[in-house]
Order: sequence, then C-alpha cells, then structure tokens
Amino acid sequence: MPVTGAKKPARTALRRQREKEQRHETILGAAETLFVKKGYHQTSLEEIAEAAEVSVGTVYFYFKNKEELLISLMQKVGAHLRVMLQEAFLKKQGTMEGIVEAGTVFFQDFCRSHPGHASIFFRESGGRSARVETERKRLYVKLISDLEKALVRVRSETGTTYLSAGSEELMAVCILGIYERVAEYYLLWHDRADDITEAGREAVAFTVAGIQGLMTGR
Amino acid sequence: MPVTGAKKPARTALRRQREKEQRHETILGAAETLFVKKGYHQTSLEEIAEAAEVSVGTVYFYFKNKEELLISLMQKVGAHLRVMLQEAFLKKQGTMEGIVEAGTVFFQDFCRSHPGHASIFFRESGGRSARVETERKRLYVKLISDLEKALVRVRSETGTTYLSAGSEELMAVCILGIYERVAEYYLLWHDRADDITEAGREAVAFTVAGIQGLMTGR
Amino acid sequence: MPVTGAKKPARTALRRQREKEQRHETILGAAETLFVKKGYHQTSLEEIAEAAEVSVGTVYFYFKNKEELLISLMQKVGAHLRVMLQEAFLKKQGTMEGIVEAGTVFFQDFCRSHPGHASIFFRESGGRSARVETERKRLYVKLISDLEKALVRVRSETGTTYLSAGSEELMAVCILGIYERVAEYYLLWHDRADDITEAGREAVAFTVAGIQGLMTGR
Amino acid sequence: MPVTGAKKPARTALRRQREKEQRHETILGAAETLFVKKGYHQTSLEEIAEAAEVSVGTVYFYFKNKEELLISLMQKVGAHLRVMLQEAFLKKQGTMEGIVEAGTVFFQDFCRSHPGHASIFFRESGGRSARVETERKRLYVKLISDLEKALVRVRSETGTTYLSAGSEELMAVCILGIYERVAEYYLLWHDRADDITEAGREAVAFTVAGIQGLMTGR
DNA sequence: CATGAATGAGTATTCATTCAT
DNA sequence: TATGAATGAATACTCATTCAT
Repeated sequence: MPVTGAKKPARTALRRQREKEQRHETILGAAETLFVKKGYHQTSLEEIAEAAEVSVGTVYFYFKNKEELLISLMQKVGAHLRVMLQEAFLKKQGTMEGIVEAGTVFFQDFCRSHPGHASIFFRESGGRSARVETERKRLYVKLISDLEKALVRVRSETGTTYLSAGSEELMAVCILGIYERVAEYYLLWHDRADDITEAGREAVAFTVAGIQGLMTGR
Repeated sequence: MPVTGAKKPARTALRRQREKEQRHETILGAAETLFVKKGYHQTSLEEIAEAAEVSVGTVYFYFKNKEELLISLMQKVGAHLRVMLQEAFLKKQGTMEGIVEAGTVFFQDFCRSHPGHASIFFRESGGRSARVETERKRLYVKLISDLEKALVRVRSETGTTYLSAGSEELMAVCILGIYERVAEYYLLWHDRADDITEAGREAVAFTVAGIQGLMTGR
Repeated sequence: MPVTGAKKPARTALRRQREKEQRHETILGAAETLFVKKGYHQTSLEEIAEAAEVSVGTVYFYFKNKEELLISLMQKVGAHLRVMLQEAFLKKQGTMEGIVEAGTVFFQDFCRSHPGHASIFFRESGGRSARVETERKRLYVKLISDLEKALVRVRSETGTTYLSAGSEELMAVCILGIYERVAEYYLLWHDRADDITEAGREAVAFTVAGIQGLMTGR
Repeated sequence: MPVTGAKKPARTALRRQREKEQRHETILGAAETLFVKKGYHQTSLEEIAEAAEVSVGTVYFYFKNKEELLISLMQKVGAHLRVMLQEAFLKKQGTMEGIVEAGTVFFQDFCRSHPGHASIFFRESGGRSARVETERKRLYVKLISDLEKALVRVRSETGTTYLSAGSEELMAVCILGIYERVAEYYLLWHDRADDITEAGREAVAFTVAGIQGLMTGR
C-alpha cells in the first residue's frame, strides 16, 4: 500500500481537529454576541448553546464552565489588542509616532471593527467573580506593561527623562484609562461611531501632549 | 387643641423620621460594605439584612429592590463626587488651577478616604442590568458635563480656543477615564494607597498638559 | 392591661414555633415515605416538596440540602431505636432477660410498627456519600456501644467472664448484624411480616445461646 | 483444507478471545477499585474508562450499562464467596466443623485478601436501583440457601432437630448477618484488619453456640 | 472493535420578592 | 413599621448513553 494509505487516517484526524476548533470558535462567538447584547449574568448557558446550535452538554465539553467562557473571550480580545498595539509600536520604533500610531490603531481599527470586543474587555469583564477579576487584572497589567515599555523606549531614544521613576507606569495607566472611557463613551453609549474617528484623533493628541508634559529636559 | 397635645406627636414624628433615616443609612452602609467586599451578584439580600441587623422585609420597606439599593449607592457616591469637584472648580474659578484642584481633590480626598466609593462607582456599577447601566451612564454623563463646563470656562476666561467644537467633551471624557483607571489601578488592584498621592500628582500634570495640547491660539 | 395582654404575643410566637415544628415533621415524613418507596437517589427534591405540600424553597428553608434530609431521618430513627433498646435493658437490669427483651422489642415493636424506619436505617443509609456514611457509622457505633455496655453489665452481674477482652464488642456487632439482616430478609424482602414474630423469637434465642457460648466460668 | 490453513485464523481468534476477556477483566477491575474507593454513584463512567485505559465507548461494548457493571461485579464476588463456602462445607461434610470451617474461611481468606469484594457485596450493592436490588436479593438468597442446606445436613447427620420448621432458614439469615456486619465493622470501618482474625474466631464460636442453642433433642 | 464527540434530560440549589401576622 | 417564613422561577452543571467515523 502506498504512502497515501498511511496518510488517510492522518487526514481524518486533521479534519476532526479542524472541526473541533471550529466548534470552539462558534461557541465562543455565540457567547460573545450574547454577552455584549444582554450582559454576562443575563445570558444563560441554554441561550448560548442554542445560539451556537449545539447542546448544553457540548458547551461544557469545550468549556469547563460559564466563567471559563468569559475568561476565554477576555483572553482572546486581550491578545488581539496587544498584538495590534505591538505592531503599531514596532512600525515607528521608539518614537512618539509609535504612540500616535497605537492610539490611532486602537480607535480606528479595534474599536470600529470590533465594538463587541471593546464591550467584552472594558465592560463585561468587570466585577463578575473573583476568578474573572483576577484574569481581568492580569490582562490589564500586561497591556499597561506593554505601554510602559513603549514609553521607556521613547524616553531612551529621545534622550529625555520623565518626572519620576514611576512616570512611565502612571502614563501607561492614564493612556489605557483614556482609551477605554473614550471607547465606551462614543461607541457603546452614544453610538457615535463616526465621531470616534475625530474623538480618537483628539484623544491621541491629548495623550501625546500629556506625555510631553511629564518630560523634563526637553 | 392644646399646644402640648400637638407637640407630642410632632416630636414623636420627628424622632421617627430621624430613626427612619438612620435605618436607611444603616442598610445602605451594609450594602456598600458587602458589594465592595464580595461584589453585587455575590451578595444576597439576606446577607445585607443581617449585616444591617434588620429583617429582609425591612430592607424591602426602605428600598424597592436589590437593584434600587445599588442605584441609591451609585447616586450617593456620584453626588458626593460632583459636589467635591464643583467645590474645587469654584475655588479657582475658570482657571486651569481649578482643574488641578479638582484632580487633587479626587485623588487625595475622594480616593483615599472612600476607597469603597470608588469601587462602587467605577467597578460595581458596570454591566449589572439595563436599569443600573442606564443610571450609571446618566451619572457619568453628568460628571463629564460638569468637567466640560469647567473646561469651557477655562477657555473663555483665558481667551483661547480648543481644536474643535467637540474638544471640551472629548477632554472631559479623557479626564474621567484617567481618574477611574488610576484609582482602580493604584487603589483597588495594587493597594498602593501611598503611591496614589504621587501618582495623582503626576496624573494631574498629565491632564493639564493634555488640555493645553488641545489649546490652539495660546 | 392585664397580664394576658402581655401573653398574647407569646402565644402567637408559641403557635408559630409549633407550626414550624410541624412543617419540619411533615417534610421529614414525606422524605421518609419516598426514600423507602423509591430510594434516596431516585427521589427528587421536587417530589418531596410536592408530597409535603410545600414549595421546594421551603424544604431548603428547613433543611440545608438533600443529604441533610437523609441524615436527619437517620438520626431520628437511630435515636428512636436506642431509646427503645435502652428501655428494654432497663426493665430487666443486668440480666440476660434484658437482652431478650431488647431483641423482642426490636422485632415486635420497631420492625413491625415502623418498617420504613428499618429501611431507612439499614438500607438507605448505606453508601450514599461521605457525609452520610460518616453519620451512619457514628450511629451504628453508638448502638453497638449500647449493646456492649448491656453485655458488660450482664457479665458483671452474673459473675461470669467472656472469652476475651474484645468479646463484648464482638458480640454487640454480631447482634446488630443479626437484627438488621433478619429485619431486611423477612420484612423488606419477603414481606413476611407475620413470620417475623416467630423468626424474631428464634433470632433472640440464637443470640442468647451465642452469648452464652462465649461465656467461660459459668 | 490443510491443517495450517485452519489453524492460523483459529489462533488469531483465540488470541482475540483472550484479549477480549482481558479487557473485560480490566474494566471490571477498574470499576471495582473506583466503586470501593468513591462509591457507585460518585463514580462516573468516564473515570472507569480512564482507569481501565479504554474509551467510554469500549466500556459500553463490554457492558450494557453502568448498572450492569455493578451487577457483574456483585455476581463475580457472590460466586466467589459461594465457591469458598461450599468448599469449606465439603471438607467436613455434614458436621458442625463444616460451619466452623466456612466461617473461618470467610473471615481469614475472603475478608483479608479481598476487602474490596466485601465492600462491593455488602455495602455498594445496597439500594442503588430496582434492578441492582433484585440481583442483590437473588445473590443473598442463594447464599442463605447454601447455608440453610448445610444446616439441614448437620441436623440430619447429627440426628437432632431444630426448634421449628423455619429454623434453618432463620439461622442462615443470622449467620450471614453476623458475617457482613463483623466484616464491615472491623474491616471497612475500623481498619482493624488484624483484629478480624480474633474477632472472626469468636464470631464463629458465637455462631456455633447460637446454632446449638436452637437444637432440641441433643 | 474502538473511539470520543455530542446529546439532552434530569436535578440540586439559589435567591429576589411577597405577604400574613 | 417590622418580621421572617414561604414561594417558585431560574439556572448552572452532570453524566449515562449513543453513534458516526
């Protein structure tokens, strides 16, 4: 029997693997839609199962429990956000331009194409349970740490110093605060998706000015 | 009717009124403590009643339902915050100093003496139910509007203009975002209550620089 | 106002107390009937609630959980059994007659008038969960200990000795084994409620002979 | 057809047959271990499959359902016990010695080398479901019937009579009761595996004395 | 024969809310 | 006003069983 004969089961296994991943994604997608629309606690597992067109048991086959579903979602969104921002930083390495690019990417790409993601990450993730809270904190801290590192590079590349040893951390925290509140305000509350372009631009300008304000020896 | 006859019940009525208000406060306080410690959904009405040393029925006599308890708390905290900020703005009318004063008051007074308040307003209020969400939005919008007005006064008093027509609103949103994330990061997550003094100072500097960055004709 | 005026609330409180205890008993009774008829695991809490003519929530108001319901039942039956046997021992203190009396009481009174009790104690209590098992063991050990003490008294009163230091314990264990198997065999399996009179009589004779067999220096 | 041609498939078939039986045993063994350790209801089929290193589906290929697994186990243990006791009776045919031998075998061999078996037969088999209960009863009745026959032979061989027509049956029931309670008490509860040697000896003495107590015309 | 993903009925438990006293 | 017993709808989660591959 030729080599292809041995491959056949491998192919089946691969296809199964793919199908399994698809299911995983389908369920996660259904959960995201419902969490965004109705809120985590107002969404029942039966609804999620129905939306994903699977049985309740299947949801539990793929996810340990409801909490895990939310955490998976948060992690997915968080990772996505980090990648986007990292890429922006890398484009204009170590310059204030990188910060501008990151902000622009956040408001133009992330918020506009994935309003649900913003909702999950900034709204639904807050105060659900101890485990969720821990994970939320972990993800926020990572993002803040990324921003911090970018700010450190800006400082060393431009040969300036900041006000204090903790300035980078503080600024990173401020920037994230701006991102999330602007996103929620214009996107989720006022549904002014168009305004967010302009607001985002100004928010970025605000951010840049804020950073420069903490720079000494310019 | 003799005077004494009229006065006696009046006194009783007054005392009753006072007692009633005390009860109201006691229950609200118990709810706040528990919401902050365990989270809104993880706190049962029975626990609240027990902590307030009243029966479940009594809680329902003073508050329509559990949601109302959270909303009352949010309103109380929101009002408190507004008053604090307004007073700060008034001290240094229409100048950037007012903005600085407000930020300082927020980080020094509000956050440090009422960490529970910050938790209720910024964390527990998010994504509980449609009604709570509506109220939360209303309170945030009010705060933003206050900040916006202060920024308008600063502009008119200093004779400058901002980048665009929506700049005041955008900046107000940014400032609130900075407030809440810095508060949660240093106060609620890292329990670095001492750092918040320094962090607050720098956050205010960041804010001021950000605002000035959006000012044109300086 | 006369003394009776003060008593009124007391009376109400008392009546409430009584009603509460009645409910407790009603629920316990419903659970017993169903556990005996269908088995513990095959009985749902909804069925118990329905049989007791209360809501599911009420069952949980009186009992922490389903397990607790079974444990309460076991304890009730165990206590009842102990009292019955103790009284029998006391009638004919320290003589073999007491042993005979106890056996007779067990087969004539306990088994015949409360076949459900025997079922709960000897059958339903076995291997349900760790907690139930612990409690079951505790109750069995108590019963065995009672029997042991009775045997010790018989020995000291009649001036004999048993084969070894552990003989009383061993005999107590044997006697309980005889009781439960005879009860289950004639009562629960063969529904030969009439035969149990005769069987019980002979089982007692067997028991007595067995005990005497382990007596030395007669 | 040449011999070799016929033999080859036969050999394969035989090996398969052997492997099949091994699987059967492996699964049964895994089930036994888990049932003893965690209890029937607390053990899931997935756990059994995992312990037996097969898939869930495979378990269902070898056993109709979970109930059947327990019943198979009970039957295996029951058969083992019967064989042991029968052999003991046969060694000393028709004499009280046979009864003594059987008891000794039970406590020394059965209990000590297979504590899990005792647990399955005396504890886990009780009150699981109607089918299990029926089978349990059937097995107990068989054992009792064996004991009864042995007692009948003793009676006819020694030329005595018992108290009544039902005495043999009653005594058989008593003996089984003694066996199981002593086994559970010393072996499963108190983990006094060493004491069971002595306790077993005395239990046998108790049994013999009990039987003789019901003999008339000695 | 073996696999393990999929099913979905079944159930214990919670808890906001009501209301007779 | 205050109580707390009673309610029952809502829901997360389990697990024996099946069946396409």
